[in-house]
Amino acid sequence: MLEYIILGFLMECSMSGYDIKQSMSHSTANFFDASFGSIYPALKRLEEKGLIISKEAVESGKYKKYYEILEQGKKEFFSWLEVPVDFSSLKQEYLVKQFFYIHLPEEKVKAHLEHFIESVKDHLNKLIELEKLIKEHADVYKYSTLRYGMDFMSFAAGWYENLLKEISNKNGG
Amino acid sequence: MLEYIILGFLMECSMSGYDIKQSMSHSTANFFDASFGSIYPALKRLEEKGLIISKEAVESGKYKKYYEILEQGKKEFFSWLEVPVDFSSLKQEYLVKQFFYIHLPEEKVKAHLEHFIESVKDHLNKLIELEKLIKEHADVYKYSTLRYGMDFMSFAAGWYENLLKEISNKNGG
DNA sequence: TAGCGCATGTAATATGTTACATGATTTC
DNA sequence: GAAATCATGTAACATATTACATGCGCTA
Repeated sequence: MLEYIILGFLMECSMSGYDIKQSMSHSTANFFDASFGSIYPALKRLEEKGLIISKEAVESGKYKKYYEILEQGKKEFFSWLEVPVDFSSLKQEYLVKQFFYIHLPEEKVKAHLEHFIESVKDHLNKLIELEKLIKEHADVYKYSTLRYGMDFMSFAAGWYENLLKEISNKNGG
Repeated sequence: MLEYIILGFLMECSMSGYDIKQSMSHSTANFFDASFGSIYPALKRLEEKGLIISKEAVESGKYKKYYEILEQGKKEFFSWLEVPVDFSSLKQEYLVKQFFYIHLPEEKVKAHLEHFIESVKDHLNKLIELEKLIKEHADVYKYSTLRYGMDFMSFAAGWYENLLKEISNKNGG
């Protein structure tokens, strides 16, 4: 996922590895963060694949290596962004894509969000099924983690339904 | 974290690697899951460290390898469980520990939850600070991921405050 | 007898972090 | 001139997944 996030950042402007790390700290750190030890090798790989290109520069005495996204890189980025995501509490890829939705036409964003909401509801239904099975033999705390899961799914479904409404109202009626 | 979860499962009864995987699917899969490819090597490591011991058996023709937790394993488990966790949206260790809180005295659980709620509120405050910085130059979608973060933190704080109340009322007044 | 579910395990691969190494400039 | 910040990069390590290999018993 890191490589796509880097491509996403470079979609907006050319940046150095250091800049990307800074940007992450001020924007995606809440749901996705990476260390220099993964960012620099990722940039190297992306350049080897011909998705980005580097330009070395010296700015106020400091050596900096700026990366620019190439056409092939943009293509790669879109083919990733375009695919709707399912809910997953482990990898929060849905938030990562949401972060870059400005690059997707509004109709596609709406379709993505609708798909995602359905996926959250599916997840909720699975937890409801699970509850029936374990309700009796789970202790208070084990049961509480399940309740948390269900309450969180309800929260998320509601939150994204609201986001969908906001987007629709913005241009619609 | 996987090794502690395995110890946690073995705290309740002796199990095989296959059983552990099954149990996870029916309980922790919502916030933590592992594959056979990580469970079996983890069991091997735990036995090498002297934290668990295996017993081979043949049940209805099927070869099974049961693992039992040793005193040293219980010690390790408690020294992990005992440490209060901070909020992290990436690794949901808080839910993993919550799952095993039955092994902790109620007073410690309450202290843990209070610590956790504070940590969630700290996180929320950081996001509020961040909002001031980026509010103007972030697009709708980028801004929405931040709002999601804030709304989620509020939800989580409320949810855990409620859990704390429930626990207090159960035995208290 | 073919296929599926049970059951264990390894090897290749992916992905990331932490610590280290280097060296410049800015700030106190 | 010491310390912090800027800036890049590598090596060792941690942790996990996926795919594969093996073999038993049950069922159609």
